Amino acid sequence: MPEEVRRAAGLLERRWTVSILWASYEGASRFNEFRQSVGEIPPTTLAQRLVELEDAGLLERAVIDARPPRVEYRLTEEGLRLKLVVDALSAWALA
Amino acid sequence: MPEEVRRAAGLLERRWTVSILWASYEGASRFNEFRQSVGEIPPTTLAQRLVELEDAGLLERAVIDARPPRVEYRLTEEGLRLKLVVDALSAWALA
DNA sequence: GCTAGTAGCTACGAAAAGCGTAGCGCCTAG
DNA sequence: CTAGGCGCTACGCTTTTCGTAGCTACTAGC
Repeated sequence: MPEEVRRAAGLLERRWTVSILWASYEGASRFNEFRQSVGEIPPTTLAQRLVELEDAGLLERAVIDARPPRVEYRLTEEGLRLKLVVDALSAWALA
Repeated sequence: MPEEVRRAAGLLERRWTVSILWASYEGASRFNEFRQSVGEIPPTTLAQRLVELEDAGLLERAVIDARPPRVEYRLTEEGLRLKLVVDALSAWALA
């Protein structure tokens, strides 16, 4: 198994990651939107995952200087491309 | 997110699962084949995952009455269909 | 001003998951 | 009868995840 694939798998192999991606594909972009959309995820874990996904280049954290200021996590190209995987999983699960 | 998808994600969201599936797509079917093919996985974890994948209906455990007797974990239909997901992940990782 | 409320987290201790090493029971080949 | 492979399990430790609490910064309403 190629190293890159192992790294990619390592991302998914942590609890809630798939749900967080799903939420973002559904339009979630703010911390509390994720919380609500994902369900029972503890905020500690959500915070951790968001950092990981950002580090992996799937999400971008942006502090928006409005009032009140807010934080948005936006999908990158790469993050969007990963939707194919989530879709494949979803198709499998529903078949 | 539909309940079925959450359950499917729950399977992947455990360490080594993707690698184990990968190994089985490559032809691994015996305990020590998986160990070797996957790499540094501890036997405790491998044993656990194999039970989980069997419970989930992706693998079938068969004790083969030969001499010496051996144990094989064979992909089911469902397990094979999941290859599409692993392939999608792999394509993503390599792009 | 002065609460009350929302957003986006972090702190803390406990539970669960994963790990590393050792070794057992069963078998066969030499 | 010893040596070695197979398919695990036992044990104790580390890392991850969890649940609850609460903090800081800001604003809307009185």
